[in-house]
Amino acid sequence: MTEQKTDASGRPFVVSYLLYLLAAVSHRASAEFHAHARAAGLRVPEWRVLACLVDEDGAMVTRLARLSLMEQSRLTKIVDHMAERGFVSRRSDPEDRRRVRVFLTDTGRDLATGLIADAQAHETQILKDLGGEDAERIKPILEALLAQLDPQGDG
Amino acid sequence: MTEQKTDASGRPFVVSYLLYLLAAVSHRASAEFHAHARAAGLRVPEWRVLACLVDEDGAMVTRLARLSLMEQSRLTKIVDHMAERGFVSRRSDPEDRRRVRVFLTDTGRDLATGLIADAQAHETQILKDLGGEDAERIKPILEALLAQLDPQGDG
DNA sequence: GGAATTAATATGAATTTTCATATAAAAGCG
DNA sequence: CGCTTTTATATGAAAATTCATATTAATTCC
Repeated sequence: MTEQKTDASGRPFVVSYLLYLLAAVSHRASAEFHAHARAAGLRVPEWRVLACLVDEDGAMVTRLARLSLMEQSRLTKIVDHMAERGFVSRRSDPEDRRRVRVFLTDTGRDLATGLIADAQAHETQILKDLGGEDAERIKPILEALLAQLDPQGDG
Repeated sequence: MTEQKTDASGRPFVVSYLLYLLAAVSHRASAEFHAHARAAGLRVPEWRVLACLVDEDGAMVTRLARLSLMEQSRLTKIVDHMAERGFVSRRSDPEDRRRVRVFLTDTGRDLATGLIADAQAHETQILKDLGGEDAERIKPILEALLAQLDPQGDG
């Protein structure tokens, strides 16, 4: 019998708190895939950056950080490591020489392509298990919520 | 005009990938509240632990780590800090002396109570902005998904 | 009932992340 | 134009996190 009370109202809080549910679902669902990414030789943050680059190859550092949901200085260091490993390359933007654009190498793109196929299969399985209406609605709902939370739009 | 292509299919991947949407929504929505938690003198992971303790005061370390979505050794260190600050206290479980149970102090509970009220108001606003049917369905869908991802159940 | 096994927590070194800021380039403006 | 402000990225020290393992207690099973 696990205890479960709260705020003197006697109802649990966290397990039905929207932000907790989002974090928990994200955490657990991603964990399933992260084992796979690691097995492919990528650290989790690197997988994230790689996946973002597939959508926006040549993105500048600031943009890539935003899309990857991480801080700029962290992204810079992750890109350092990915460049050392040969998955990406950096090129200064001739239009604006403050900017550094990050590109997938052929190796990086190949790696990404394989993992994305696996990711899509994994997603399909999750949605199948979820079933029916919920499976149809979850992504549109999340997209609507993201648009609302992220006015400039990340996508 | 932001580029947006992928896997030779020409469609974007990441911005419509379920696990990305979950991470992105979680990240952005939580960021809004985290500023608030910090202003109240808590680090983000501490707020998470505090919120979990409100549901399960006296949880053992392993359980609290799982509920808080973090690794045990990390939780131990966060609890160290929270104990130093007087928000929680540890007590060894007499039933099983390997176990350490973590309890809110009065100070910790008061802090939690205030923040939870704010969190609930924040959630209400998010759902209101989301509107209508989506707002009604998102939590049940996330709960179903969590139950599916987390067989033993975290709640 | 002791030896081996399993479980719960803590600890320390190595790694990663954050925070503040340096550096450098572009934009604004008087 | 020069000067100030803003934007983009990198960097380094400090802080947080991870990973492997030590420690201690309970459980299992001869």
